[in-house]
Amino acid sequence: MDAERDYCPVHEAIQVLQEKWTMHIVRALLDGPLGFNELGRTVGGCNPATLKVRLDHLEDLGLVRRTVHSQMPPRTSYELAPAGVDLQRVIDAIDAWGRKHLDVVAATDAAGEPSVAVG
Amino acid sequence: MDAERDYCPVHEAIQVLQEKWTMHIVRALLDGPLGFNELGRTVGGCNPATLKVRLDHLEDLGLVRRTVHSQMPPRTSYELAPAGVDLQRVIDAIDAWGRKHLDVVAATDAAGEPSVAVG
DNA sequence: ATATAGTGCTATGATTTGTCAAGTGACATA
DNA sequence: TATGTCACTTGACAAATCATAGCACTATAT
Repeated sequence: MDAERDYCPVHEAIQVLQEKWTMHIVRALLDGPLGFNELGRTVGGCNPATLKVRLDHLEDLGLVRRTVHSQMPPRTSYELAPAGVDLQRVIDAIDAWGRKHLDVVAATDAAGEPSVAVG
Repeated sequence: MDAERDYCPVHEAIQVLQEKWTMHIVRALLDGPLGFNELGRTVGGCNPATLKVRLDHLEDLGLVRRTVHSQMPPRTSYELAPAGVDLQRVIDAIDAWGRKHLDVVAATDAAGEPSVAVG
């Protein structure tokens, strides 16, 4: 209960973004709206229960918008709200960093050594 | 298992950064080297077991450097390696996003309309 | 008509991950 | 002498996430 004492938006932002799959979800949705299963497949490896929890949270935060097109057969689409779209900058920064420091292939491009050390 | 299939540095980067406390740790270390407990206090809320696991991982990845100054009494310092320092861009992006979308005080202050309610 | 595959989820129990409290041994401070 | 600090470690526990199966239903293929 020390959130009130010194509230820090950066800290909050990190709290949101560090939740497992959240950034993957955002990254997937940056390319356009997706259905639930479709999103699950794009993200890859996230089970539906967790995916739903994350999406609900992101919707609560106003980063994602959920639209039900038909109840039965079920058809829903998830898309980024403006606040979510603004995360493009963050993803871009991570993208740049990842390419520079984690892409061993590119780093060894001259030598052509296809190995990866990241677990 | 399918990491080999289509390796993506951005995906890897997200995997690293989404681990709980990792971004908080990086953010803390961006202000300069810290001792173990000191770092724990700065981060706030991270227990020593998890903190050590994270630091070991970050050290393995080459983002953090650990220096032992004396064994007994124990004195160690953790600081960012160049690859870790480069995360400043990412933290900055998150910072900007957080201030814009999560700072309810500022949002309410200016427009009188709280855009986001963070739990 | 029937079989198959797709939709958006939810329920289950197992596994992984993170947390809490306590303790280590030497020293510096009160 | 008593307490606190350093950097951790340990072991029991709780919480998060996992794979999997299933629901009610339709659309397409046979």
